[in-house]
Amino acid sequence: MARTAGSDGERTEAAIREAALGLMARHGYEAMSMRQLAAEVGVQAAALYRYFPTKQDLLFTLLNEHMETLIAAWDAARPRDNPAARLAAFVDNHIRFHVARRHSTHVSNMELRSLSHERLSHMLRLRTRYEKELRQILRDGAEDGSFVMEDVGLTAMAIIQMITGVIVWFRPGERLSVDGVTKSYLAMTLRLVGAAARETVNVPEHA
Amino acid sequence: MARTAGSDGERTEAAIREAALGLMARHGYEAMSMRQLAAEVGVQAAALYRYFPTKQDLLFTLLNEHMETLIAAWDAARPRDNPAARLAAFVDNHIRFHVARRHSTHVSNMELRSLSHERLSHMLRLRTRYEKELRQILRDGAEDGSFVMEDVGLTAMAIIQMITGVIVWFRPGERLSVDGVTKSYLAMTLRLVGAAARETVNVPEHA
DNA sequence: GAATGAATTGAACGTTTGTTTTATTCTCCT
DNA sequence: AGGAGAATAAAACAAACGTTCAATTCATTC
Repeated sequence: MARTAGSDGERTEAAIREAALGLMARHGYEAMSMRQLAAEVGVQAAALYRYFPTKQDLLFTLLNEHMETLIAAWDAARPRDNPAARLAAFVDNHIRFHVARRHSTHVSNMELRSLSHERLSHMLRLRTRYEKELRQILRDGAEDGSFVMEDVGLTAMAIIQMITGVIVWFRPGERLSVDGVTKSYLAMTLRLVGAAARETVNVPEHA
Repeated sequence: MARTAGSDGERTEAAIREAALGLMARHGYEAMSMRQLAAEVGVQAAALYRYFPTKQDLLFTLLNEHMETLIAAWDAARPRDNPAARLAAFVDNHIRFHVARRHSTHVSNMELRSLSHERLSHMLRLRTRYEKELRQILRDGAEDGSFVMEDVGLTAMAIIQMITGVIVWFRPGERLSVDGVTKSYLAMTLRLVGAAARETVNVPEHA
């Protein structure tokens, strides 16, 4: 046998991507075999190579797409406003984006090491570009006095680790809603940089 | 050939553990082959099976030891004090422990999924027991009014993600020292739960 | 110095791996 | 209706995998 009835390239490729994300998120890139992936898609292993020349190309495609989409989402959401509002927008965008893409987030956080050197550098460049956005917000806030912090780079890493970590434990539809979690993380982030305390505690001083 | 000159069981086992942690931290458990590990130790692959019956047993031994040691370290360091002091001790212990054990921390954070169901449950039980310590501190602080937070469980996860994330980017001996990083994270944690703000901002009110 | 047990080698086992090749069938366009 | 190209199957490849086994050498004790 060969081509099956109703087969379609676009649909197959989309199915491969989604199945790959699921399997990699669950078992890891190395633990996922091409045959296993093919079986999940409902296709023979050889068929995968019509869409992705190698297993690592498949991984790279998924990782790259995740990061490009994240940056694009932030570009679209980025407000021109004071540091506190921009920080709030950053946290909100970050959490909602990642919660909506648990699988690719998981893969992006765990499987970078399986890339070749060049591709790893490429991904790290994207990541750095994204992190720079947060650092700039923090720097602006530190300069105009709306934030309190010890070190901009360190604070940026702490915040990113904290808000990315949401997807490790959060399961939508359980005790907490996405909105509730986002709201709480936002409040924690603002307190973390000494912004919420200002508003909550100091406001009475102006009264 | 067979037994080599100067060979010693204890020394070999220790070398296997250390090499395995390094390789797993760098390339991942699945990507590390027993032959690669053996080569790193300077021994034939078959020799590994004198010390660990299977590859997964080796992984479990390392993960379990890491977690048991972490809990023991906290048991030894845990103070009887007010919530803020206990939280400070928790953060301090956590960061120093993990920075001193980058490799096993990395492996513990990434390779749980390669364990069998029973062993995974065992590790999760240990982790839960450890996390409960933090939750109790937070709960006490929330009750006596020294902390401000939206949700104890959520805050506990956020803090743990944040302070564990140190090892992702921190390299001792570069720009920042362990002491400096620990101090900064401590300050951020206290602000995060609204404890530092109290001291810094409200103290003047009592004057 | 012979005997005993601990430590290790070297070779082999059967699977599974990522990938390639070739042939076959479907779909679509004219 | 028929030809072209897209989509897949089936089988095969060498390499690498985790693991086992028997043989062999070192260290130690008597």
